[in-house]
Amino acid sequence: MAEKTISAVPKGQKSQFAVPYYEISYDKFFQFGVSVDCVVFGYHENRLKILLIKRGAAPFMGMWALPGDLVYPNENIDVAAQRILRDLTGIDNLFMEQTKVYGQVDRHPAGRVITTGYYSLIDIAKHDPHASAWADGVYWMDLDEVPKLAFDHSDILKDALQILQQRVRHQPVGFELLPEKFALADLQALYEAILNESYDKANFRKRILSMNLLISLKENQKDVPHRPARLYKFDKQRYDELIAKGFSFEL
Amino acid sequence: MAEKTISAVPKGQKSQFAVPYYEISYDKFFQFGVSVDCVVFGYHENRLKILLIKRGAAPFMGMWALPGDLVYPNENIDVAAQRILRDLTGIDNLFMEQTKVYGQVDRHPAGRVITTGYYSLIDIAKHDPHASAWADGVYWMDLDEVPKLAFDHSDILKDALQILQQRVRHQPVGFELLPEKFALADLQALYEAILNESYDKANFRKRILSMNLLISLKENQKDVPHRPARLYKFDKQRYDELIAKGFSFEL
DNA sequence: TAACTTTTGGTAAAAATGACATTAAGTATC
DNA sequence: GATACTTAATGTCATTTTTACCAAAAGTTA
Repeated sequence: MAEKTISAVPKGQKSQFAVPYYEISYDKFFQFGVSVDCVVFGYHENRLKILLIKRGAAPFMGMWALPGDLVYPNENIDVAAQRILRDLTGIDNLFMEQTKVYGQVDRHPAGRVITTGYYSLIDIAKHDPHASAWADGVYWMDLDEVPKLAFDHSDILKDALQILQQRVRHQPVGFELLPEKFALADLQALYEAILNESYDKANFRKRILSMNLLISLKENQKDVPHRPARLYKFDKQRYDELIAKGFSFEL
Repeated sequence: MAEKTISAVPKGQKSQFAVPYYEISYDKFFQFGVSVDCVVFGYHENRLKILLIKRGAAPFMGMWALPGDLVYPNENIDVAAQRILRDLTGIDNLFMEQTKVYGQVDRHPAGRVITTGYYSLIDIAKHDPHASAWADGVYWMDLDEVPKLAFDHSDILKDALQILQQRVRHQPVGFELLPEKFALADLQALYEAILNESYDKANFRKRILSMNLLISLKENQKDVPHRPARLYKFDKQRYDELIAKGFSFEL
């Protein structure tokens, strides 16, 4: 396989990369808008929730939508995602991960806007979106009550949920949705809510504990009308150690 | 949680979405370039390969890079990915899947370019990139001989490989890399190349066959200096049926 | 025909899973 | 303070799945 030419596009067509970069025609190709849409999952009382805003301006005025915004020309997109979530919840450095890119030509009526979905998990009790600058017009909605959303946000949500369900099986991301101290039954209820399946209590307990990822606290549940359960917290340090040794989390 | 306002950005900052869309300031936000970079995996003689081009123009002239191109303003990005791969291999409708978006401000010296990685799997014997318009300057390179690539392409490749390794465990994508008819040992060698692990031959065989996803042909290997193995082909239809019933492929 | 190589089918021990029973430890009621 | 009640926590056992390994079978080569 000998080298012949270095054209990066079919013959006869002009390449954007094959010309010196200062000759690139900005006007033709550099007219995209880029945005980020956040799928923020929360969990409260055995129910999986999602953070939505209600649109007050065209397009899609009055419809529910995912919180999102255009990315600034000098802003990294990961940073933009963090910014949006910070404005929404008042909290920095939240766990966020890309889901997919949505690049249909006609997905935004205002022009060509490429958007990237990000999903995030937060403990509702800990982070009240009302306390932030975005407070107004922001709601936690039960996942199975979500109506058709603006733009292609219904697709973005659907994909994000699927990715969450996959991740939660293979990475201990679920712990982000719980308070720092939790009972095993809480953890189980969380998994059941996300995956909607149900597990045998004793077996679930054994499986989780056998991974040695939880630290048993010397503290019990309070204010329950029955025997209180032991509280645990997630051992992040230990998890990182195990990962380094080739361990892989599974369900 | 009562509705109060509908502002989508922090107070005092102007929202892009909260104003009528015809007022959006195109000049400020709509100046991104969008591109697609393809990570095309191939497989030949027990080695995992990747399709690279050699850049012949600035920036990064002379360096190896992933095949990619800017997306046209009126082109869906999935379509752009297919276009690039078609120009490269002469083949339409190849299996392609997004990996991640790369949105660092300074990732492209020519301006703000957001790129999306796509990965793809092809049977090298079947699709010779030399037969296409891109023929020149396109090479299959052994995965462990890949040098540092132009732009952030080394990162894109690294991420794509990781995603491939994950997918191959949970979806029968690996078959895309093999000829239509193959022996079980070939399949095993492919998995071992992708995941770099090794499996017990007899057990691998049992596991794969127990899924009932392979059709045993009445045909054997040819031109091998020992007992020829039975050839199989992948039963796509059966796979779709099983998936519909909730089956999930695993390793 | 014999030696050789790889395929193919099989077996048995070990480990993981799943269903279910039992005991323990707290709260609530009288 | 005794008893009932509820859920936590532990334990057992049959079943299935995984893993390691052996041996026969079927072709090729000499």
